[in-house]
Amino acid sequence: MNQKVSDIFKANKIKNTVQRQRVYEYMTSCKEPITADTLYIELSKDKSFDDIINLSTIYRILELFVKHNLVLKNSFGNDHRATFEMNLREHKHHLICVECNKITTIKGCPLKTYEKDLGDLTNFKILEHRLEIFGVCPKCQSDKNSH
Amino acid sequence: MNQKVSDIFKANKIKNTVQRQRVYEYMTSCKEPITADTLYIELSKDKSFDDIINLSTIYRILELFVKHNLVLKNSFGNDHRATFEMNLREHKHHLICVECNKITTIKGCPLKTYEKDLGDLTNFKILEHRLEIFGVCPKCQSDKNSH
DNA sequence: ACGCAAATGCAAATCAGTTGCATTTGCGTT
DNA sequence: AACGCAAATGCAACTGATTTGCATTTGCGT
Repeated sequence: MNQKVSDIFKANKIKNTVQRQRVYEYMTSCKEPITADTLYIELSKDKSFDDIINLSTIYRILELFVKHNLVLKNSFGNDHRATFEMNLREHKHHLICVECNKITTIKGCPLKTYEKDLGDLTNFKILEHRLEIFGVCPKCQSDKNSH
Repeated sequence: MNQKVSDIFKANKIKNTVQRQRVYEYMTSCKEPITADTLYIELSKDKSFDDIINLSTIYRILELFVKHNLVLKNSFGNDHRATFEMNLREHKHHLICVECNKITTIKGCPLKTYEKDLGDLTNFKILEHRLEIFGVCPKCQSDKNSH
């Protein structure tokens, strides 16, 4: 059992279970957002545990982590499935390849001053924004050219 | 039969049917994005036609229009349902009130130069982006203060 | 007006996600 | 270290949105 993870659970009043440990640890190792069923498949591959975590348990754990702000939930582009990623508490955006659906995380943001101007203009209290940029990744560009 | 609409269909090689006319005309009258089943309900209310368009037909028509770029498909915030709106072929963004879910369309865009820089940096061929800004609209702000 | 490909209606299937309920597990208490 | 019970899990059945197969109907070129 990873001591650090159980401490995080304790701090959030989240009961410590094997399943939650496994989901948390796998999520931490992910560099990009992941869907619930991909997570299910990946965790099922791990032979160091005898049993497979039930998919509905994975959904329940992910929603719990989202509720505690440990994890962020999104959905991108054409893919209507939700994706999840650890909440690193940094402002970022996603660059999504329209061919292969690969998601690349972009740090930094060009919108700080724009939000202020927009708030002044519309009298909305601006809270946050979501920016997704769509394009074709280098790999898919070269795959296309070779046909 | 609206002559203008059938001309648009002809120009797009879309076979002219009563159902497609009705969907097209209703969509044109919408100021904000609409879901397939709201569209279904609204069209069903119209007593000037004897029959109700089947929901799966509505989905098929919407997808057809999306394929022809007459209509744009989105989905916002937590709502997992797809929304559709006429493609007015102008670049815009949406400002969504987190209290009442009202969607306000914003013309103009602060991201033109950013996209170029990002393409240079990542070697992606940047195609488009989606920016949604979340906040509290003036009405919901004053509703809150009066409690 | 005819014929046929394409569009529609309908019902059944699918896909992602959720829920009810019986069983199991973690954890505070003794 | 064992007990008890609320909370978590597994499983199967359900839901809501969307899609699909197929029989019937409709639009449009000839």
